[in-house]
Amino acid sequence: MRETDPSPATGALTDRLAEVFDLVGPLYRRAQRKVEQDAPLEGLSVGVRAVLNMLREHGPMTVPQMGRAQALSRQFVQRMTNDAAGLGLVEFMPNPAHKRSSLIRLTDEGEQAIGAVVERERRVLRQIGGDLTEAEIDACLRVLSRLLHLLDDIDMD
Amino acid sequence: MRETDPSPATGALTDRLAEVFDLVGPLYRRAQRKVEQDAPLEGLSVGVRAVLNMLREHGPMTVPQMGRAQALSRQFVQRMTNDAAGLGLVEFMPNPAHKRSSLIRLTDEGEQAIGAVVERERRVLRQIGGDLTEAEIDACLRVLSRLLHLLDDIDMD
DNA sequence: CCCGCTATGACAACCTAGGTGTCATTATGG
DNA sequence: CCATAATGACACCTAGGTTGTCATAGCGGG
Repeated sequence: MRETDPSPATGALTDRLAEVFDLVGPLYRRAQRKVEQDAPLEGLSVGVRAVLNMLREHGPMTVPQMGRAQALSRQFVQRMTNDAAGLGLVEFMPNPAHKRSSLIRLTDEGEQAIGAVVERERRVLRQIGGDLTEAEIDACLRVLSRLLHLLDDIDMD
Repeated sequence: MRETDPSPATGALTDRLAEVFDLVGPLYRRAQRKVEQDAPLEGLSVGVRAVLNMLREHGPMTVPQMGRAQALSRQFVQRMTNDAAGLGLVEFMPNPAHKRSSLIRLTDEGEQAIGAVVERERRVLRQIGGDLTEAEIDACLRVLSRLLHLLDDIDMD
């Protein structure tokens, strides 16, 4: 029944992984609320913030690329991008690779806006950073991206 | 400018923590979608699933307790609880501590329903458990609950 | 013992994140 | 050169989740 079970401890591991998911929910909600608390000062919705943040750390991207990167629908990202453009935070630049799908780039205002938001968030994060080791955070990142890719693959059943 | 900086490496750590949050978003969304895919078979909404899951691993609780535990509003949890009661998955039992606020307990059907859901999810999780060590998952849990508590405290500004 | 405070439950209104479905357009590659 | 796939735009919808309000009932202090 468990022919793919690589180790006897797998059951326990599975339990811990479930715990991880139990934490992700509340964490996501509180983080979102925190972002909402902060970002409105700049007039940014959570979605717009996400777009700006992606552009900030990845450089110019197309809308479909961003959707795939964040597991969001193309249309949703499009809307957020348009909102951001309406606010003058991003601009469209011609894409050498695809003539139809332009690259989205942060404007100077956008850079400044997302920079301010991220800086405020970093200031909050800094309060706890001290207690955690880099190794722990590293492990955490590995586990989370593992889970993420897993959920990517099992789209079909 | 950084007078509260405990260590020179804090900046790097903060960056990694930010990465954690960047993963939490997509992860939460995909997990939710996966749950939606599975749970509808049992007729459970995400909220009801959350309530059942809490009762499953924590035992009987009151509605306000559950709200606090999951960082959800009292009223929302109440609705989900009532839904669950309507489905016969939970029942109300008198609370010795508070006459007004009854304890919510899983019924046999509820136990079975959430058990089935959790089992299906475990089966999915088991696919990746092998690659991750217990120490990594442990570290991940520590980091996440750390972050969670941080966000708890900074409710006020 | 009573009175005010607070916690609870119920209900309603609302918000917004995010998805889906569709259509027109335009590349782009075979 | 044409078929197919990818993009953008728009409309509509779902549902997760909050907030606000009200009535009620415990409870704790005077």
